[in-house]
Amino acid sequence: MKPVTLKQIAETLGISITTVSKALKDYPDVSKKTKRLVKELAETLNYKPNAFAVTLRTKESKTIGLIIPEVVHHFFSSVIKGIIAQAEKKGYLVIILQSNESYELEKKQLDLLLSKRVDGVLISLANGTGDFKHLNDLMAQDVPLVMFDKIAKIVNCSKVIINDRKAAYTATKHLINSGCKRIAHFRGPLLPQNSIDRFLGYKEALTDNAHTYDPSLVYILEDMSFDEGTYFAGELLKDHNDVDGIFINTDLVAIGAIAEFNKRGVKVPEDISVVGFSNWFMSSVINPSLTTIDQPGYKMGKTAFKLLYKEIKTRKNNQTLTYKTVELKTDLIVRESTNLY
Amino acid sequence: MKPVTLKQIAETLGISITTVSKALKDYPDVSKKTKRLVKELAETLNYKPNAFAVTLRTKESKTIGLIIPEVVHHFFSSVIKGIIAQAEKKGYLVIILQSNESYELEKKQLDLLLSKRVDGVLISLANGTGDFKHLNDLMAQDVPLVMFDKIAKIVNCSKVIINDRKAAYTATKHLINSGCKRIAHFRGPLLPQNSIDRFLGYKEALTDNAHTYDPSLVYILEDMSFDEGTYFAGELLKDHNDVDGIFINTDLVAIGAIAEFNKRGVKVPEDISVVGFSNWFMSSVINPSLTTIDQPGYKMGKTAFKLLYKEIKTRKNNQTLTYKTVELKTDLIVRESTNLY
DNA sequence: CTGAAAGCGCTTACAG
DNA sequence: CTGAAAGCGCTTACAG
Repeated sequence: MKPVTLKQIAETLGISITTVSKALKDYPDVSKKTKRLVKELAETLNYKPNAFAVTLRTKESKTIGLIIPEVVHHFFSSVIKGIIAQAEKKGYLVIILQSNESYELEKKQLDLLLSKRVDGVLISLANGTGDFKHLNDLMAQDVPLVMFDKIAKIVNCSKVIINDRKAAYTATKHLINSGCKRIAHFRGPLLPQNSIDRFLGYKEALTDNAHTYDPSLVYILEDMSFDEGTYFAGELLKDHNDVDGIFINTDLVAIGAIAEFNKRGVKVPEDISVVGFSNWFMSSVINPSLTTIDQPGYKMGKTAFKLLYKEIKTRKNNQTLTYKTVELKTDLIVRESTNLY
Repeated sequence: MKPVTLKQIAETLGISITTVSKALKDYPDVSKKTKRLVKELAETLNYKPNAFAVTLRTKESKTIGLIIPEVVHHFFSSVIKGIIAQAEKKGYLVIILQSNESYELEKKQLDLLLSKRVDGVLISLANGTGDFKHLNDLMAQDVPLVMFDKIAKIVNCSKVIINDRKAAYTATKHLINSGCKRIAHFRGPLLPQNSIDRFLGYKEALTDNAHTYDPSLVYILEDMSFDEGTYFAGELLKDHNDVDGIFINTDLVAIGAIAEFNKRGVKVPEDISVVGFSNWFMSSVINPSLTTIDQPGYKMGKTAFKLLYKEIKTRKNNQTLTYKTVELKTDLIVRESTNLY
């Protein structure tokens, strides 16, 4: 059974396609009777306008694209949920692509979205992304773009972020306040802005508080996995057995590190205090539970869509556009993996 | 800057739109020289075919819809990842909708996808779904449909499932083999097939192995959350302090229950053994780690898309279609929350 | 090897 | 109040 078209309704009723179209959209210049007839038949036949034909005419696809590094990830899946929820409210559909932290894939996917003529794009950058031509190209094509979480400062568009530097500062300061004397840091890869900022916050907290910054206490991780957490926890114990505190770039890694400490009989927080980042649900149920920075994923998703929506509307009305950067609040969640004196 | 069209390329080159279109698609009846010219210009102008115009002509949107109860969920996000990965391989894009376990939303979203003329739909049913007219309507419109995980037996379409009953049987049997004498069950809501099947597997394992089935040991949960896990663990201790084993419908709830047992000084597995279901990553890192049934989410996603893809192709070629049900293997993962004698 | 023409299913400015 | 016509950007059967 083929989908019903306006033409079929028009022929059945013996009126023109134009009138059917107008009746369905409640144009004021169609008689009540005709409207009723048309609507009834449309209902019976279960008529759904062909979105592609509509888009071709109106240039609005009512669809946005979302590119995200990884779907199976507490923080990102929360963001997705926020985006979908908000988009649906406004009648928008969301196409999701996963870049797997690869710059090449990210570029290809942006092209795909472009050819799908999405009304806008939401993106959180891959770790591998160090060049931003693909993003600037998109904007040159007049496609609204909003970046969130993993952003590029240099790209001129709207953004939703947290203050990674400040949050990392707070996390590290908390370790200092807990009495830690030698504080290590597991940082993320070199490219992403957020791993840079978290590192800077860590460093700043140390020097602001009469701690010496020791580069050998900073470990650079690649894929931020549980396994990297266990591995580098081992390395840390081998290299620096005087370390009594550690700030870790993301919860999953911190959970790996704690598992390794537990296994080796290194007590958390007595021997070493641990602070993570992101507040994955998991972090509240492990043993000891993890002190961390809460990062509002769901809210970030909602906010990102709202910004995008506003841009879409602004462009449609030919109003002048100003890019906005929204900074969301983070919270330090103190749990068992650190203890204040 | 507006997107480039075939017309612009044709005019610039002084040739017809037809020839441009054919050149771009490597039709054999276009001269090499023309092809080169066209392709070069298309490249320079960053030409992307307008997917909506293409779809309107070819009736293929190269997009599928996915309706899933909850995105922030280890198992479902793994499924999503599998679907997206496989779809991308075949040049398909995925629109994701979240039903939030609501029948009403699910119905509305199916309509949305229908009007978007997706080439097919992948769905895992909401807990609230007890009526299947919306699914049958979809199929009557000749839109390929594949259900996965949370399916309706009565709907005649392709499916990807696990054998919930058998897996639950295995889980319960494992408790029996571990020496448990009184085994409780936290089950899911009444409607979903998988919570029914897991319950039946539990029951069958008991009666097959000289255990009496006691309905008062079965607790019916609503939203399968961590909090429900802690709550019902408390209820269980209050109602039946002789219970020494429990099979829980899903890991998240089991983790809640274990947290509550830990808090009250009830030892797992010494006082009570716990088996979960799904093998969330979290289950391997909590204390004690959770014995559970591994459910292959990523693979389920891939398989579901493959089935859908095959159906799309089959219909396109007007071949006869046979629905298939693929059953994926599950594994019992034995960890610390149970111990064999 | 090239191109004119029809048509996919809509929307909307315009005429009557 | 109704409808003929143009056009969105493609694809493809057909003619030359």
